[in-house]
This record gives sequence, C-alpha cells and structure tokens, in this order.
Amino acid sequence: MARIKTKEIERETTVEKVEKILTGAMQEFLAHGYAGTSMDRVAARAGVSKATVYSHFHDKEGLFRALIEQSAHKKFEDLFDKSLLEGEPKVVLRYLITTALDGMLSDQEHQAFVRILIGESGRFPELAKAWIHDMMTPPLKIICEYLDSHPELNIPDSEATVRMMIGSMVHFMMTQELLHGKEIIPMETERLVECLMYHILK
Amino acid sequence: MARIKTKEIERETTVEKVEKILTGAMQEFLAHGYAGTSMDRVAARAGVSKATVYSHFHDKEGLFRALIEQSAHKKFEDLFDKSLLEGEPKVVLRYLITTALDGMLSDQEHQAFVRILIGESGRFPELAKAWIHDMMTPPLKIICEYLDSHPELNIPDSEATVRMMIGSMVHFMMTQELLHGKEIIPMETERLVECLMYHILK
DNA sequence: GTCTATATCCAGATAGAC
DNA sequence: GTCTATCTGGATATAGAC
Repeated sequence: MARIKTKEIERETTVEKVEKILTGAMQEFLAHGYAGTSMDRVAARAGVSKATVYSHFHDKEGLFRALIEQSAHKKFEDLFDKSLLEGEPKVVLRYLITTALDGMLSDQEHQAFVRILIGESGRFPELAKAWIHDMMTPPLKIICEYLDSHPELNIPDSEATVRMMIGSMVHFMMTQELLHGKEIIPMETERLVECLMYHILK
Repeated sequence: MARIKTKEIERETTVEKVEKILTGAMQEFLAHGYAGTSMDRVAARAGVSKATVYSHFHDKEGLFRALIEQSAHKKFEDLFDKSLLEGEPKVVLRYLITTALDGMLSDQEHQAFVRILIGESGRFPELAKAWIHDMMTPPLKIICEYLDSHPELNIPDSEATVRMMIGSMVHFMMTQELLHGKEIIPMETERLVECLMYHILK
C-alpha cells in the first residue's frame, strides 16, 4: 500500500512538472517565437533543470510541435456557442459577429498564437495545416448551414460569403491589434459589424 | 584623371557589395525569420566578410530594419494602378479585385514578407506600423473616394466596406497560401470575386 | 526522474593588418 | 573599405551521479 501511494505521489509531482514546462514553454514561445526561445529559459521558468525538459520532450522542435498542436485542438471549442445559431438572421448574425470579434480583439494570447503560427508557417507547414483544419473548417460549415437554411437571404454562395465574413473580421483584428494599427487607422468595431450586416442581409 | 577613375571604380564595387548584402540578407530573413538568420550566412551569401557587413550596417537589428522599411515603402507602388479607377463600378471593381487577388496569390516574395512582418510584429512594432501606414492607407483612401463618387451604389460606410473587401482578400491569400490551406479548404479565386461583387454592388 | 556539470558548436560583434 | 582571426557569450543537447 505504502509503495503504491509513494508511486502515485511521485507520478503526481512529475505530472505537475510536465504541466509547468508546457505552460511556461508556451509563454516563452508566444513571447519570443520559435528561434528566439531558449531551452534554458524554458527550464528556468518551469523551475526544473534543462535535462528534465529534454527527458519529457525529445528536443526543442518536439516541444514546440506538442504545444502548438495541443493549442490548435483546444481553442476551437470556445470560439462560439453553436446553440446560439437559432432564430432570425438579423439577431443571430449580429450576435455571432459581435461575439467573435470582441473575443478575438480582447484575447491577447490568441493574438500571440496567431502571430507565431503565421510566423512559423514556413518552417512548420503541417502545424499551420492542422490549425486551418481545426479552427476554420468547423465554424465555416456551421455558419454555412445556417445561411443555407434561410433561403430568404438570397445568398448565392454561402461558403464564399462566410469566408468573406470571417476574413474581414480576422483581418480587422490583425491590422488593429497584431500589427498595432489602432492609432494609425483607427476604427470602431461597431462600424465593421454594421457593414457586414448591411452587405450580407442586403 | 586616373585617380578619379580608380576612385569611381572602387565606389562602384562598394555599392555593388552593399547591394549584394541587401538582396542576400532579404532572402535569408524571408526564409528563416529574424532570429533564425545568422550574419555568417548573410555575409557568405553576399560573398563578403562579416566585418564588411557590420561596417555598412551597424548591427543585425539595423540591417533588418533597413530592409523591412525599404521594402514597405517600395511595394505599395506596384499593387494597383489608380488610373484604372475610372468607369462604371461593375467593370472597375471586378478588375480591381481580380488584379489585387491574383497579384497577392502569385507573388511568393510578398507572401514571405507578410509572414515575417506579422511574425516579428511583436519585437518590431514600429515596422509593422510603418507598413500599415504605407500599404493600407493609400489604397484605402483611393478606393473609398471612388465608392463615394458613386452614390448610386448606396454604400453607407465606404471605409468599412473597403476594409471588408481588402480584409477578405488578404485573409484568403493567408489561408490558401501562407498557411498552406489550399488542399484543406480549397476554393477557386473566382468565387470570392463574385461573392464580393454581389454583396458590394447589392 | 531529476539534478549538476559539461561537451560542442555557433551566434553576434570587433581588433588590427593591409 | 575589406579582409582574417578572434573574443565572448549563449545555444542545443547529453553524461553520469543520486
């Protein structure tokens, strides 16, 4: 009994260390990029030795891949609540657009994630692809189905329309926040919301 | 006379070396990012010594800043020809959108530039701002004026509309090319063109 | 599993001859 | 202005004790 308990305690602290490494490494990668992050700082931030980091993740690339992949899967859950896709388009669409935009604009970690994903998409193409698959495809499909279920909207190509919608929103976040364009080309979020509502609902 | 000519020849080769350093360094930065680029390879690619690179550019950061700034100023010229902004909207807008989209989708160097600009926008915020100013503001203004000069289009907020337009186009390029989404969520360019035409021209 | 200590290499940057 | 040679620090990664 005692041995088992000891084992369990040991495994717990190990898990905790791995957890600390993962979260700390994520912070480092988001702040400094892939090449700009050192394994020394990753270890220091997690409060463990470098050798421990290497014993859990084969090398720097392995650690990076694990982090990005995990994050790509996780994030797409909480972007929007698909149960809200019921009701008349005027209300539903406005709510959808507002929620998604505000979510992106206020989430600095998500912004840093997008930054590194794009920045490293040359070196790590598969990670970019996985993100596209996990983040873009689900909302695309769901919103398409919603638009198609309302033929009175008269939308000839719902998929293209949803891409236009998402694209203008993501691009807005990028120019305003990621690229620090808030002061250079300022614009209230509501104007983009109204614009999309106007052009989509005719 | 002879001395002057010698001097001129010497200055010519110097300029040539600087040119070689600039173009070579650009290739390196575009391929490997800021932190991933080494001054050794920059020097080697230019066929000069490292000391020569440092004598012309104070340090790595200075070289990078010079390159990105120069490129931000230069590129915005050839994106579109504003003389083409005369005629009826159906023709002008379609041509504008098609040209810009095809230009972005086929220019791999521009794509790599966007990648590094976003990737390093955390470390070099002023460069990102300069690019926003040089690349976004001019077309934004010009297209806005065009739309406003055609009140029959019934566009309530031309600036927001142009942002929607440009945003969806840039985002399309990013997902398809930068993030290698061509095979994962394929879509013909024409569909986005038609979609924009439909929603903007009502 | 985790540590300290270390091997090995390569980075940015400069000194000094020519 | 340009080179070779070098300084110095910090990077990835591992060996070996506990």
